[in-house]
Amino acid sequence: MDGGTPRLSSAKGNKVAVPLSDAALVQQGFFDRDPRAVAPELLGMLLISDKDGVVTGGRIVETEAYLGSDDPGSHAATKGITKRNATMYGPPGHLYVYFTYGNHHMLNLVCESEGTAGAVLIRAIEPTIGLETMRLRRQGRSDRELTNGPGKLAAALGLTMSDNGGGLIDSAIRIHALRLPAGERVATSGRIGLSAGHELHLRYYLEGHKNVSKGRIG
DNA sequence: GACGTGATTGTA
DNA sequence: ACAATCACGTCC
Repeated sequence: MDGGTPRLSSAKGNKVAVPLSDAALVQQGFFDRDPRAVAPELLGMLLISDKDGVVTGGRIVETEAYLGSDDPGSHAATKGITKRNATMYGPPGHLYVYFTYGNHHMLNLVCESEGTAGAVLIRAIEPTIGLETMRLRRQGRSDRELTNGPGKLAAALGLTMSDNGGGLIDSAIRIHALRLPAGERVATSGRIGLSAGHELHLRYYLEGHKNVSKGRIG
């Protein structure tokens, strides 16, 4: 493949705070399996958004796995393919972005092979890259509250429905395979905000991390 | 702690 | 037709 060097030289108005060139890009095959395996492994990895050369991002600190028909909390729970959830049944490694509560976009990464539903919801990142841009997109919020929730994160990264269905090559999102530093631990819990399926412990987060969301389990 | 937002989907 | 939903911001 064409290597792990992201297009950062074109970034306008953003200082890249973290050296990225050594971190390999995560490939599509990484996502071609159970989201319960993918979700915890994404923790600590670097998520980069490049919207027309404006680069933002940071390390992933909180994720949730969503399954197919066996998961009452998933958009793919009872039905088959609908207009909204079609991306969840598509090829792995693509972005599933949806709009909810009339206000917020959510970023998921599709898992499992094409034809099988599954995804990982990115719930929080540690905002480090393109801070100036993220502050503008999240005006009036403290740095700590820039990306500590799924709707907040999507807003800070500039994601909209036009990003739904994009692949890891042609979309705005790239993921770099960073290792979890010694001392950081993965914890699990029930997922947040669900009326069903909360008994499944499919939320994964870095224990004690400052940028983990404050939502309630249920 | 409760409410408005308001697209999509499931239920009536 | 109507209520619920993988939140967030604001007001009480």
